[in-house]
Amino acid sequence: MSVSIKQIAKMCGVSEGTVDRAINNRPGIKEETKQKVLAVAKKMNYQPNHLARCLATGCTKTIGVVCLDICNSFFSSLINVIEEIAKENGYFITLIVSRSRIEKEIEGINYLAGRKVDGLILFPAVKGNEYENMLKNLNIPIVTIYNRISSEFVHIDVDCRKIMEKAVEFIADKGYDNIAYMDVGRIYKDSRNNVYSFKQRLAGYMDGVKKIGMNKQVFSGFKEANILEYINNTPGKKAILCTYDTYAVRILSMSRKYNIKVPEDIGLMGFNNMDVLNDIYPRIYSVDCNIELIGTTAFNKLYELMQGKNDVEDAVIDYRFSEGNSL
Amino acid sequence: MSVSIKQIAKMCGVSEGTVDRAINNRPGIKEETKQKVLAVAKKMNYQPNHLARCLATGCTKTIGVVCLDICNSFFSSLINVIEEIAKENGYFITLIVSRSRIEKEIEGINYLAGRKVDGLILFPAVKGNEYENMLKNLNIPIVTIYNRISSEFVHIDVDCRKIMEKAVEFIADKGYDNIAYMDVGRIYKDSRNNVYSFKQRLAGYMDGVKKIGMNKQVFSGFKEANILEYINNTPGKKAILCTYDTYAVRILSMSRKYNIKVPEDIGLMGFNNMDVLNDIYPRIYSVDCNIELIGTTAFNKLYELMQGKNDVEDAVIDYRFSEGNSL
DNA sequence: TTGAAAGCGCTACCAA
DNA sequence: TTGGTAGCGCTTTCAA
Repeated sequence: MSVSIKQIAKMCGVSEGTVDRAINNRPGIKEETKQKVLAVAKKMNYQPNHLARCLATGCTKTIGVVCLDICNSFFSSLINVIEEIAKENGYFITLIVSRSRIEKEIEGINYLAGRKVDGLILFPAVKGNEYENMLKNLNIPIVTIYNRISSEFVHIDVDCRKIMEKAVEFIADKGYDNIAYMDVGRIYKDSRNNVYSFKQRLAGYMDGVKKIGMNKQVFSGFKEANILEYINNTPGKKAILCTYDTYAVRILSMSRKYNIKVPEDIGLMGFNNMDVLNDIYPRIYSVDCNIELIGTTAFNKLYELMQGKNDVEDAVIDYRFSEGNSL
Repeated sequence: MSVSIKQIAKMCGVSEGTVDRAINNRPGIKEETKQKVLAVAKKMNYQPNHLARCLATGCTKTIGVVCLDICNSFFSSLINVIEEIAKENGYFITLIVSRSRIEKEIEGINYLAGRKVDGLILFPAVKGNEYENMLKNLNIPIVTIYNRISSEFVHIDVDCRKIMEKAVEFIADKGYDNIAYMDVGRIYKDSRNNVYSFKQRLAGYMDGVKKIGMNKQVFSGFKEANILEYINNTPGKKAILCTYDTYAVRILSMSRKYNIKVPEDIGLMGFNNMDVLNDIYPRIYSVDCNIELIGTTAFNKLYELMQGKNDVEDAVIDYRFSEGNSL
């Protein structure tokens, strides 16, 4: 199919080494020879075979990213950031989407390891000893984002627990007497599922209501009936803090259907500050997790690991509450 | 770092060929030998090096996908579909996100070609002879989605032009006297930008208004002042057909700010039927492009090309208007 | 049933 | 400044 260095060498009447010198502009070649080789290479439309190069050099200059879900704009934005900074540093990204499925994640990691990526950025959906051992046996630098695996792996994220605690206080400060929490449903069932991030957020909510001495109320997933009941039968000013924005958007949408006013009848706050919130009225309060910084930090930490540093530490990224008019 | 076939061979006191036979369970090996080799391989945590394998076999079993933007849920859903069906057929995906930037797309394509992907699914942001020649020189099967390049490349998509024409009729049938169109801005400037899809949609709108003898009015991008002016100064029932959903969502959001009622004061219709529309009230009418079918068809067509078929034809995917209450 | 060796395309080193 | 060659890890073919 495509021409190789060997063929170019033959056509030019020089050795493979010389062609290599010309093409990768390495030193030790006469300008004249170089130009001749380059001309032939161009004419023959020579395209280097990276597989062979990587095999020879032992480094691929690509990092693998295993993501939970790219339909979630929080993750997809993060991937954009990672891709950008990786590119600036001469690295390509190979993206695997696990869709939170255990087998897909493991299969994906093995795929990337087999392709000899130089490093791995993981959004883990899995946990457990077996999994950890597998990762360690890979002998590839790894950084995790979002869900933490264990202290054995460098982890980058905001402090979800602290944030949710603060969020409760933030809402209470606006005069709310009652703050419910909307958590995800089902996902906790399989003990191999890594639900670190959600658990932290829930724990933060618990910390918050305890701290200010408020009653706690937790919904598992979005169910209209439960929410209506809460809104109708809870005295005082009430709000729902959601474990992620999509729930808040849904509640807002539902409120229109039932002619419930936001924030008058129910206050809302989400988490992640998804792009779409900018396009929805009223603007839902949320938590801006500084995606830019999470992404660049993750890459930089991974870069350190790839350089052989071994005292790389976790990073906790700053957040801010994004303003809205849903509280 | 990791063990190779050669090392396993040495440890077992057999040849590399034998280890290969055991590991890839090829015929012509005694069960006993096989088990012995397998045991050692397992103990040593042997992981095959795919780069080497691909180099030797000349096929990577991975297809490259170059996407415009993964923050757009239309694209990210499509990628999920493609990934799924590829997986079912034993192929992996390597995803490159061009973010609609010409250089990034070209660089990404070259990267994938260098990694010897077996096929390419492109969402082109580029057009032109130079680009086409580059693609042809790659000698890799290519299928395009969304923006078409030319008849030289198998193309899969809905018929945007026809759809928009029908959309105009659809809206008019609901009693609207005036239908404006919101197109994208700027993007048309650089002549290398591939804006096939948007152009088709706009042309479809033009076809539609002409067909039913209605005045045309086109907005280039979202500008509050223009929209307000249109809403306030246009007699009769009026609507805005948007080239994609996000504009419709923004107009809806803006309408709340100015206390404009949807659909009473202004009707809205989008394109693509993004997931988030399900979470927004009122439900915005849109066009469901059957992402599932676009994705699987694209892969299947590519698969045919990879099998060496050369009379593979374009596919036009069916659509449907998704119901809402914004008209 | 097994071993030996060539070859995939490139890099890197040593010798000329 | 150049050529020659070993080697990266695997597959594949031929001979034993």
